[in-house]
Amino acid sequence: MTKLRIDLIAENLITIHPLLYKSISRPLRNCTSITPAGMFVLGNLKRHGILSMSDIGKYLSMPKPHITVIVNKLIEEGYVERQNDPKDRRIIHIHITEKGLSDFENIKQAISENMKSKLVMLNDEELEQLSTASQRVKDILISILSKE
Amino acid sequence: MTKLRIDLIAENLITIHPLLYKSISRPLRNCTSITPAGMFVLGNLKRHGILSMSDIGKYLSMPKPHITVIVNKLIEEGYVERQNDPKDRRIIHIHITEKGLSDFENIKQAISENMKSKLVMLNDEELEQLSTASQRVKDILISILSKE
DNA sequence: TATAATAGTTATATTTTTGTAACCGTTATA
DNA sequence: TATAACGGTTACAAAAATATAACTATTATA
Repeated sequence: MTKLRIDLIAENLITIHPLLYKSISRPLRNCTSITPAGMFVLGNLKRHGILSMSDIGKYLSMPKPHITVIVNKLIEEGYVERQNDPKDRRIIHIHITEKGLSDFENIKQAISENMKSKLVMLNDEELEQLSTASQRVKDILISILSKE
Repeated sequence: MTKLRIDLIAENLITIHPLLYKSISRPLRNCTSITPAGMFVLGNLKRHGILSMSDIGKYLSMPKPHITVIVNKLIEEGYVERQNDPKDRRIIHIHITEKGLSDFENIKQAISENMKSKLVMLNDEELEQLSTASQRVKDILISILSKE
């Protein structure tokens, strides 16, 4: 019973994934130079605040050398900054800049606009349902697979 | 009011997207040689049946040359096959093979197993909620942004 | 029938993503 | 204090995704 439910959840998420990829990651290229991976980093910085390089690697499940590349590019463009930890000088804290925050919001807004053209097909009840259901999926997914 | 609701939906989906990427696309590499894009193609073939190259391009929002590359690789590995259209010989229909279907199911099962280790943290009520909510998100997203 | 439009492929180049090994500096520990 | 462990970077290689132009074959249309 529980197994069936878990399979259904996996099935649903596997179906949702390419639809989001198509309507979020893909349109990104047309409105910003930030790569999808860069957006993921900014999103985590916004949600969690300052993060070390290793933390970012855990949140994204990516090896550290890749994180260095992504963060370097974000720094080049002024979206994040490095901060040394005075207590443990091995650790480097990454924090999002004002520009990073505002550009991130603008890009989300652009994606939202893009999505609006599809969402207008829905009536008020469906909109309400999608709003509630996506909120629930988001909250639960964050709670179980956010870190590591 | 409606605008606020649409913004909330976009915000939720943008947050969900990297979580799915991390728990679906990334673990794929460890259990199969099929690329994420290949999985997207197989998923659409399973849902919609036989599709032309152009149809696949629309469902994935990818340019046709890229589709050729993806499909060629799927053919090499025996997951899909080409079929000529006798009525319009420009059109090539792609259909999924038995092997494609069964491997696709196995991979979904593997992802489901992988996810199970996270989902066990949820109690029955949360599991029920996630199941219902993800179903609703899936159905509505398919209805509005499946094609083109 | 000449021309335009469609479906798909080939070729090419660039960017992004992925992965691994080796390395440096710092901190912890035996 | 010598050694191991940790946090991060550099360097390198390879696969995947992206984009565009040019091309073939076929069908539609004027």
